[in-house]
Amino acid sequence: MTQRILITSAIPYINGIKHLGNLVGSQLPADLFARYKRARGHQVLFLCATDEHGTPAELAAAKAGKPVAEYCAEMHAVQADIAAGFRLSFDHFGRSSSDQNRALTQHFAGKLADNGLIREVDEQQVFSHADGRFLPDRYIEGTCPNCGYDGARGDQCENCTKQLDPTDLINPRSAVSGSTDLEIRDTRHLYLRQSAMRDQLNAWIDSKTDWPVLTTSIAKKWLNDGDGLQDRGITRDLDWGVPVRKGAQDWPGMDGKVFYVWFDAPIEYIACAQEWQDAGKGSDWESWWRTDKGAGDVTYFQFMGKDNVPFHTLSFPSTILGSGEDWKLVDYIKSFNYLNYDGGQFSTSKGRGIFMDQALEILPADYWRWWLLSHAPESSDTEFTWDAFQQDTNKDLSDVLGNFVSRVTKFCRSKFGEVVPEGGALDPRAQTLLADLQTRLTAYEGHMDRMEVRKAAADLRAIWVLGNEYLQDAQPWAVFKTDPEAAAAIVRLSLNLICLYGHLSQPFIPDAASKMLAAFGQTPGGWPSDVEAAAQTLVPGASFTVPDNLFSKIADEDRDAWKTRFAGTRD
RNA sequence: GGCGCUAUAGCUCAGUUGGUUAGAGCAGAGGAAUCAUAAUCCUUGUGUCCGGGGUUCGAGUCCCUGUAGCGCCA
Repeated sequence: MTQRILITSAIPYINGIKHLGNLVGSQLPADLFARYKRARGHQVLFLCATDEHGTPAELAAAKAGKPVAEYCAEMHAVQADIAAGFRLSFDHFGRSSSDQNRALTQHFAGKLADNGLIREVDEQQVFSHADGRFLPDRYIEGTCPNCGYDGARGDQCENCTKQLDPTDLINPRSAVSGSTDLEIRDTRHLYLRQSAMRDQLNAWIDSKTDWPVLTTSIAKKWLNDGDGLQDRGITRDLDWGVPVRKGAQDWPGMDGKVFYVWFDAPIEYIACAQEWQDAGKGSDWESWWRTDKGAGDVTYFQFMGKDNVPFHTLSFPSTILGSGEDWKLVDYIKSFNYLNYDGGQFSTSKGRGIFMDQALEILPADYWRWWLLSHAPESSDTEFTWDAFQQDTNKDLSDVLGNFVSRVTKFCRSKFGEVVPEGGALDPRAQTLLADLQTRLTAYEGHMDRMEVRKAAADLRAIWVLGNEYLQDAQPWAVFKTDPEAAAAIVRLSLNLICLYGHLSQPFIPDAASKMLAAFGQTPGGWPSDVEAAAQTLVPGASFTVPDNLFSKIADEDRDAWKTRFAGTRD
């Protein structure tokens, strides 16, 4: 039965290129799932976008000497290119700065206000005359009153880890300009009354008994710890963002303010569907998002790193539930732990680790996709090391899969030509193989359906191994000397396996899968649920092309060079 | 300081609602084969399941406690 499946990946922030830890925690597994579900014949809408608003974007733009809108447009194009390079199959890659998101964010704010879930709060913020703007806490620096450290930030001293208020700092200065010409000003902000949503959220989370512990435990913690879920400010004194409006109307007292990035970013998940339609890629976007307009049969999956769980289990649902409208809530949240890099953390700010553009410079996407997914940090943090990466990809991709394709096609060429050989019949050994494949395939499908990424990868690898075992056992090279017809049947089955593998491997390694299938004039798309039928699809006598080796091995010299190159920080 | 997660073979990890001799991949050792990217296949594990208590006929699996790593919050 065809399902309608909505998939979103956590949206990456605009100010730079993401590292492999970000990739494996959201976009990559989301893509794996989307590809699998499409191949199974389901109707999938897979959305992602760049998260573009907020102070870090403004500062990054200023550093680059560009207007922020221009900077974001450029960086969006860069991230879109890299995503394409990794073969991330978004149906649309949107932008949180889109017109659609602006209107929708304002709409939600209006509804929340109508329902009494917004309150106005007068507070004090630091204003910098030299910068001409209010400064977020962490952009104010000064001397820590506690330990005397000179580089303490307004939110915390990173030397003694004490939590601070900007007003605690001695000799405070702007981290942007260094100016000490600061002033504390009164300013009014909007708060979302999440505390009023607590019971509703609790009941909703409690109903999600199939969610991973990582997801629910984080949510319950925020809901019930201490005084329970706190109200959160949803506006800021900035220029770059969605202007504060109550639906289509002005919001008195909120002139010159914008919504805070965490409020408008998740709404982009919805707006992105609108962008998808407006870009001419589809129609009836509301049928994916409005349960009163056809989305009742949609199942919605979100993928994200564990740091994003609070926003997706509490903040965004508060917005949706609080609106009182029939928007789709998420059905399943798949969250991931962190990928560490060679004994420490990947770090965007410190430039530590491997970034997405660099990864593609040194190796094709399939290598990264395979290794990252087969080591996805599902149950705990995982460590990337160059030795493991080299060893695992060489073994799995080159030796097990690549060499299988190579040995079969080249043996066939030398004995029968580049033609699917005719004659002969399947022997009992082949029947055993097909039964084993069917068993493994069922396991593979089960793990993919449940988004058990590592286990699915292990199943797929085991399916590849079965081909080598069969060949080793059947020995067509020996059989050929006495019974060429029997050898032909063995080879024909093996060639069919290559196509079977192509279809099954496509979610993990789309490029190699395409090459495997292209050698036989096929394209990815189907799903060979019935192994026995799939093993006989090639027409005897049809010609094929021996493909180039699918994967070349990573040499020790390359590994060592990369180890050195990526040891320090990014230039 | 509070809470949570993790701790299983040299390495990376599985171990479902407690139930027979604790498993897989890699690495290591031995062997087979030679179609293939010196690629494959087979055989091979004397593991205080982090320590210490406890519940039970029976615990890697539940409870208490201690230690270590990580994270969130304060």
